[in-house]
Amino acid sequence: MNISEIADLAGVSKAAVSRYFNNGYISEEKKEKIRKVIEQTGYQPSREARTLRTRKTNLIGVIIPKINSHAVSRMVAGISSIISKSDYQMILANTENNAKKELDYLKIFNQKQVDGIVLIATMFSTEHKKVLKNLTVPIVIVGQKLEGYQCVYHDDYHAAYRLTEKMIENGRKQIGYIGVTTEDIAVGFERKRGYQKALKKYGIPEDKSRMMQVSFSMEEGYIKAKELLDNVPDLDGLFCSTDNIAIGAMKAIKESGKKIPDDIEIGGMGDSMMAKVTTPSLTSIHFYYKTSGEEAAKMLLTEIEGESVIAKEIKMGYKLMERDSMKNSKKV
Amino acid sequence: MNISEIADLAGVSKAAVSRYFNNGYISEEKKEKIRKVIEQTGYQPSREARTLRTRKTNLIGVIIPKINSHAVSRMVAGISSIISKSDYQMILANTENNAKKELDYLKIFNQKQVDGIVLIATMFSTEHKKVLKNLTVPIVIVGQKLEGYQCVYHDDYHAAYRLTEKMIENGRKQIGYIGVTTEDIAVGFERKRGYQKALKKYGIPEDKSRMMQVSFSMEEGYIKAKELLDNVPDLDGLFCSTDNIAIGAMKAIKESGKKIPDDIEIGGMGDSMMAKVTTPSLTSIHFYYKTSGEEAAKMLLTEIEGESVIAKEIKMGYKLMERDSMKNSKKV
DNA sequence: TATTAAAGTGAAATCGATTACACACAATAA
DNA sequence: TTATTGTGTGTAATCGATTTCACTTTAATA
Repeated sequence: MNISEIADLAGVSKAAVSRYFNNGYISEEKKEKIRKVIEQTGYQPSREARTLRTRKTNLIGVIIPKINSHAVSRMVAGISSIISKSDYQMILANTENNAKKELDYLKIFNQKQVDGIVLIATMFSTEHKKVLKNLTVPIVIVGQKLEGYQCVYHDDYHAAYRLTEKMIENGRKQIGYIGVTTEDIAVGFERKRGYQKALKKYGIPEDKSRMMQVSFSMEEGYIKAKELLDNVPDLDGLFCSTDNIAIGAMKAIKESGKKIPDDIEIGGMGDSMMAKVTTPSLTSIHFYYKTSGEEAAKMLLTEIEGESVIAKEIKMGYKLMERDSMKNSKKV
Repeated sequence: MNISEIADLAGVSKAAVSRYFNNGYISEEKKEKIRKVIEQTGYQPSREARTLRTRKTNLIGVIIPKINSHAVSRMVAGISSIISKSDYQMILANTENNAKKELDYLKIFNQKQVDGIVLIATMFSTEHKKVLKNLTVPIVIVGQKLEGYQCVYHDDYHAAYRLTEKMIENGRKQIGYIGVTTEDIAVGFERKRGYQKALKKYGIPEDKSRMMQVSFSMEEGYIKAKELLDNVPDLDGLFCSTDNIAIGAMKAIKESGKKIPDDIEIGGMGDSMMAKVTTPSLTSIHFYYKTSGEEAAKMLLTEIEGESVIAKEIKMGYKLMERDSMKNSKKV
């Protein structure tokens, strides 16, 4: 079924059928004829032919580091919910945490394969910045802040500050830190900065010997927490950059015989499903992942449609979810 | 940059450039000239123009009910890992558990928008079967078995049987059941059938009053388990169709003062992240979700490439993950 | 009444690739 | 020698839409 057949059946020209779909000049009479034929045949114009002519693909490329992660899958859910309401479709590119693949996808998408890109980012190398600079396709970055680009990110700094402050308010002074590489600006650098700032604000000296760096895994959280417990006998609080790390650490604390939260308080970030079901339940920071996905998609669509872009950057809020791994908490 | 410019720069015809990309007859000499020009310009042929001519979109449509679910995100990870190795790209369509949307996407994709479809299925209405029958695009169904279609599914029946049997082996006789609607053949019907079969095999009478139906939520698992505990005082085992339900139920059991696993054993299915971190940890059935995604994608690509399809159906295995919510367990 | 603007129309060019076709040339077989 | 085969090449048609252009008809304005 192509436009010529429809035109013949309706007794009009191809141009008329095209105008029918694109709000061009066309009489009510012909409109009705065409409508009928389309109804009967179920005709849908070919996306490829249209794209070839108009240079519009009606495709949005979404680049993600990993699909089976709490944060990412929620962001994708948000993006998808907005895109599905528009007449765009979503191409998903999973880099599997491989920076080279990420760059490749950026380049491929940039060859007019898509009308816009949403990048759920983790780290920015100089190579990244070079590729981003050469981009001709609109892009929105989610999860990280990058100067000069439209982005939607989370207030990692203040969230980490608040989580640490809460422990301090509860009377804790010997608060350990387990986080990830500071190359990851949002999760590594900013959250660490928040932790450090809170200590400083309350006059607690920073102590490198109680700060650990791990990957994102529960296992490493467990191992490093064990080390920390051995090295720092008077530890009474533990800040963890992610829930995964925190849950690994909780296991280590429990095994050491110390009580949570009486002997040691612990907090995580991300508010994963798991935080609610551990014993004790884990106090954590809730980020609005789904909403940030939605906002990013909206931003991108606005830019693509050529309307004036209002927000250049969106910093999302956070919420401290008080649970049983810290004292004085209203349970959630 | 289009094929004509490349042809001009290389001093050959468009046909030669096209042949360069499609392994047509072409001399080494011209091949080299073209290679150089492409290297310099970074030229990539337009997917749309190619599709228009060849009718091949190099796109795979993946229809999913929900993105932020343990099972689905793992399947998508598997699908994506295979597709990214081929020269296809993946269009993701999220139905948000809306059957109408699912049908719409099937119809849209069927209009030659994609070369093949992977459907992560939940339920099949008669409308579904009608639409599937009219499909002209190859499809592989994941997560559910459907006669006459290529599918990759899990051995829900035997897995549920084994989980129930394990409780019986541990001496349990009053085993309750909390599951989901039997319209969901895999999760609802088959898992229930496995539970029932195990009881029957060991001569335990089935008792409707200790069987509950819920949605997929933790909250409902909690509520219905509470009811069950009130109605059946001698309950000593509880089969739950999903980990989510089981974790809700565990909360109810703990609140009732009964001990897990001494007073009541409980088992879930799906082996979610949460199962490992509850106290006690939850015995559950591990399904190879990522692998089934991979197998499905492989099957589909094989069919698209027109090679003879060997497997029409793949039934995946399962693994009982013994943890602390059941006795006699080797810990995992 | 003459002039201009707006609405409506179809033929044909165009987007960027693939491929059928006609043809040229060299090597091999009969 | 004459066929036959395999390689290599460019021209032109084609895929299915959009859009420019030239043109007609009708309505509004001077």
